[in-house]
Amino acid sequence: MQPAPTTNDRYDFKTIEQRWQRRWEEEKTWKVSHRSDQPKYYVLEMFPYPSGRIHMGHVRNYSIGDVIARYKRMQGFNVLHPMGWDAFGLPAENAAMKRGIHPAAWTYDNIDYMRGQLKAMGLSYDWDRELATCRPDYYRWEQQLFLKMLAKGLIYRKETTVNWCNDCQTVLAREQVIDGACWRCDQPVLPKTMYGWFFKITGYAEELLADLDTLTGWPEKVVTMQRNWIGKSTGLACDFRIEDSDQAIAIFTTRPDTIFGVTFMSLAVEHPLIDTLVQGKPQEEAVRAFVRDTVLAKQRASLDQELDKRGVFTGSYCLNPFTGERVPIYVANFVLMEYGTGAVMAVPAHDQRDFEFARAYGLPIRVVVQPEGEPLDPAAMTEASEGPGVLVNSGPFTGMDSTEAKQAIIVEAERQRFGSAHVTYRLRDWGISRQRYWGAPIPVIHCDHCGIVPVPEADLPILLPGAGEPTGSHSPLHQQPDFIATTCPSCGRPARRETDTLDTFVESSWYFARYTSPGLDSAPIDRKAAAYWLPVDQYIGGVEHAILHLLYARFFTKMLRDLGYLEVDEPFTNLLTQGMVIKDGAKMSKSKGNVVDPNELIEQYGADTVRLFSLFAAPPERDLEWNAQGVDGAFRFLNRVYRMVVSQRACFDQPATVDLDALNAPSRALHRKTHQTIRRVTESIESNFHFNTAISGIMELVNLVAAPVDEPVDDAVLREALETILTLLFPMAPHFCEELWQVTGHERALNDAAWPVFNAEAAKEDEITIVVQVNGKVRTKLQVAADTDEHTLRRLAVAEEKVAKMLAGQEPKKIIVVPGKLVNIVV
RNA sequence: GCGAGAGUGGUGAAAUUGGUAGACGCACUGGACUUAGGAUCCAGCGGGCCAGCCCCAUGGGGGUUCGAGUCCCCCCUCUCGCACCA
Repeated sequence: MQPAPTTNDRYDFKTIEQRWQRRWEEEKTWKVSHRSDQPKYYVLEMFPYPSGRIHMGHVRNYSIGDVIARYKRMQGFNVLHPMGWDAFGLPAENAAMKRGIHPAAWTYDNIDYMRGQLKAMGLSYDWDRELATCRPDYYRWEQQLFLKMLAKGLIYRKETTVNWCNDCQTVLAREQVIDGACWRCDQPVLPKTMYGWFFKITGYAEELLADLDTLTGWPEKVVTMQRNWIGKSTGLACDFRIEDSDQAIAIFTTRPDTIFGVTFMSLAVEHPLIDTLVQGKPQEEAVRAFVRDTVLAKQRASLDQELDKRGVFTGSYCLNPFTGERVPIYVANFVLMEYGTGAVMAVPAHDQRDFEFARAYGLPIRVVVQPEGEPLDPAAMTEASEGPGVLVNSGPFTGMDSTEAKQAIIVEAERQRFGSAHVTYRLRDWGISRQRYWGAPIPVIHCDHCGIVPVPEADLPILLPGAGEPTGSHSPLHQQPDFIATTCPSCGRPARRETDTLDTFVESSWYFARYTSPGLDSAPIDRKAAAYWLPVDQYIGGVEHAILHLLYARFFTKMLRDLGYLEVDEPFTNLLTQGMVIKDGAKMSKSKGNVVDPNELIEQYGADTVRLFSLFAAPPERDLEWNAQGVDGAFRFLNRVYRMVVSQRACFDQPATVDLDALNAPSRALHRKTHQTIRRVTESIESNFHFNTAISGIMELVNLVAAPVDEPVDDAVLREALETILTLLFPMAPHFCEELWQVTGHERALNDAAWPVFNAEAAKEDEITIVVQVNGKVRTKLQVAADTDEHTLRRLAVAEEKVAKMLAGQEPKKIIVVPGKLVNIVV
């Protein structure tokens, strides 16, 4: 038994939290199996990168997930709630270089520390399913999946131009090039042509796009972002034959209706035909110089900066397939090689970029789509006319509506066999090669005789060399001769291992499936377990992963389905993108110096207070402004409940059977409020996880219990109210509630209790307030029985003194009665 | 430029989806109990004439309605994402 606290006492969170955490750990309270008759529920928070210590963003993310997990358990679900570590990546290598330790040592130390922090928060994970992507028992299965995908043609190797830092000897991601220089050593970044491995995500572009419509449990924002990222365009692919040559320039356009308005052709500086086109022409030197300068300028320019439209004539012409007209070919700095074909048919009258270019170089502007209203005069135009209209100067299509003409012109191009309907995506294949050490080695071998040979599955895993010993080398693999040297599995001759490692996004693309089969050592995924658990019912994480991670995970799910591992089309049924944690108006970050350390908070207030505050301060999808005094408030609330329960625990000697007929007024009011609170809290969680309003509902009930009363409240009613408070609050403040549950004499743990069900009859008000409005403005209020009929309400309202005064003897024009709510009298 | 979202007290936010605007909390003010209060309890707390359920008030302006924070139109501001995508 606890000593009765004096008013100065704070509840002893430290002892309480440690006691329950120890018990949960010993009893493996949240261990689950897919062999269950209960309905399943899979709740998952995006796993963390083991950077060193958890931050407030983690605290918020995992608090939200934990409340959902605990709530769903109490609702009778078999809940899968796992945790792991997204453990490969560059920070480990940087830290290793700086401190002279191995990336593996740094990573595992961080994992151990952070695991302790998560346990101190009392999060209800099935720790037996913990995984770390840098461990061979994870990445060996990723290597196996790689081989299966390679065999199925889902992975290929090609040569591309990458950003290369010579000092760091590695490829840089686009985000790591700052003003044309390496983010780490500030040396200029060079374009380098090299081979790399790619996932054929474009092969799934259409399905990835179409299935977005099924993701009704995702924020619209994220769906839209993915849709834009995939960027589907439909139009005409068409060839413009080069004059005096048997070659042609392939173009793609979404505006075939403007093809009669083409007055020049623009090529990207990287276009492969440029060499042929300028060879021996007087313009050759000028074009080559322009290409050189533009390539450099593009690199130097920051990514969000639009360059002035510039270009140069190649001296060559191509022919418009519809008119046979000669079209001068230019090389232009604004044409992207990565999109479409790298060649653009230029229609300056109806495309703003072409318009600017034409004006700069004195090229003709020909109107072929006349919008409604004033006829367009090319000489007077100040910008391109990009809207719809009626075709003019367009041969047989003249007079046609531009929308219809799009289709008609495609049909004609197909008939004459120089073009066809075509779909283009903005999405590009996913480059997964990294020239770094701390990642999963790509399991292939290069043989001079056999070419690229997959590593036989029996030889997996291809271990990361040196990761086992603390002093092992962590140079990039291409600098490790012992790793490279091998023999060809096919012909047995000396061969070289692939030295690229996989992009870390590959690991996070399937971890949610691996959680269903922890420790399985015969396959990456147990099909039965995956079929039971997947899809993830509720996924929770930051919106910063809206595109990359969430798109890759969707892509992987579809590949794994096609390989026979999974039975689902989509990995995450519902997605909650939680807002950032803000302090002093900015995201918490070391560089801004506004970080709040969760450890210190837990030390000072306990985990339950920290959880409660982060759930109470804002709804989960919104940014949360950190407020130290708000934390105090949450702590104060828990202390208040603690004192309340302990001081009134005598009521727990009574059974909680409420005899409605015997209740006095305050008892009836509390009984009613109790059931109203159950309803409100349940609905708040159920509809949109708005824990902030759920908690305020509980606070109201607590306030009512504490409110002074004329007559003593019935013990059974009091007990019901206190038990309800503890049960509803349990998912948010689990140690606290579990402790008080035990203190008040319960034998079974609150963790095993069922979520309370509200009694509609008990929640019903028997007397309600009716608002009386005159012309829509509140003038007075009526206290009436809840079941007062409309006629009576009308009579009572008109009889009110105040209303009578405003009526001044006139008949009301109209009286609107909303039963249970208000009466509005229109004068 | 395109797309998405958001503007409510001093402050974080509520508002059963068209029905009492500001629940709940923080801050603040006054009081009680105290050697003390940064503990606890009680009371107050959008603005105004503070006289009252009187008037004004949900970024601004119109509209629909008996009634609008909520629905429609126009405008302003902020945040996020994409961005020369042919």
